[in-house]
Amino acid sequence: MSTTPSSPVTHADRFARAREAQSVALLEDYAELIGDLHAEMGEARVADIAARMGVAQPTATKAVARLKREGLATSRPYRGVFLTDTGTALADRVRRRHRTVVSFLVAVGVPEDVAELDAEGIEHHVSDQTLSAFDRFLSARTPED
Amino acid sequence: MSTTPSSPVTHADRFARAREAQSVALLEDYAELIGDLHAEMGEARVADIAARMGVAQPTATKAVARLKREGLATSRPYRGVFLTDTGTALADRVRRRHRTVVSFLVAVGVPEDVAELDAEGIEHHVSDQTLSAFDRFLSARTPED
DNA sequence: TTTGAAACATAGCCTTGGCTATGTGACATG
DNA sequence: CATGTCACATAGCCAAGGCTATGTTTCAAA
Repeated sequence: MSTTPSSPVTHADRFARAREAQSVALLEDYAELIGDLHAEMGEARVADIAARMGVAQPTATKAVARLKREGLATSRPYRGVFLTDTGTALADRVRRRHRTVVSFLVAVGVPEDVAELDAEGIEHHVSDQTLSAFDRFLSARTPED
Repeated sequence: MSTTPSSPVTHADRFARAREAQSVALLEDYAELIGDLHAEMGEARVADIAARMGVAQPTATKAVARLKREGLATSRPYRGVFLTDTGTALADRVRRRHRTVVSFLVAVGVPEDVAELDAEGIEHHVSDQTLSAFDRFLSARTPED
């Protein structure tokens, strides 16, 4: 055990936080993907979402339903899926975070393909404070760019 | 195994891997905790497991059942829970990885309490290769220990 | 030795995120 | 303008990981 006596954060708190992070992880991934698809092809169809996520089409439909419920997306049947302003903001934030995490991992010596793989899971658990530390590390190592 | 030279790892592959990592994450956490409890108090009772994980007692019971199913633990009703050799090996590996991740985060400037929080989620997505990179980074920065 | 509280098991329910199978809407094309 | 195909929706199933409520065991103390 490494818990300091003054620490108000218990073991259980940490697990609760990790559970919480996990519950929004998928929303984040789907939101980011929809943003990507719009950027790449001008629209996000359920079939494309499913293909990119590597899931069956009804799974993607269900995810879109949840995005709509959470106010992150809208969609009309047989038209595409669209991010709301909130959804777009989320997608942008997630995309930036993803890039930072990958760059950071590469910067500390992780092979690029592995960095890309690991980042997919890691990014959802990186707090703002940790992300800032990553950014600081990167700009310290590469002042230009 | 991906053999295609042009596109070895697809977007979907990454999600699949993250999903897989997530599915074993809880097993890892419970195994590590049971190991900790044995080290600290000589036994691991379901009630203690539940308290530490911040879940209700039946949830812990169910998790123990899954650990048993996976060959990671054994238990006799109203006695304690015991890790098998496989379970012990897993717990040790997870504990080492957790410590490395926390130390690494601290080393790159993340406040210790935040590092502890984030590591709980991050560690399950850190591959062996990334862990090696973290270790290398740490020993390069702190030759003594 | 009885008994009551604490520890554990069991039953039953919920949500999430997968899946398959199948129904239905949209649209190009013959 | 009929129709086949593709995109999407819907229904229904599963496992995991949560929960509450309610039996059972165990064990110590009266």
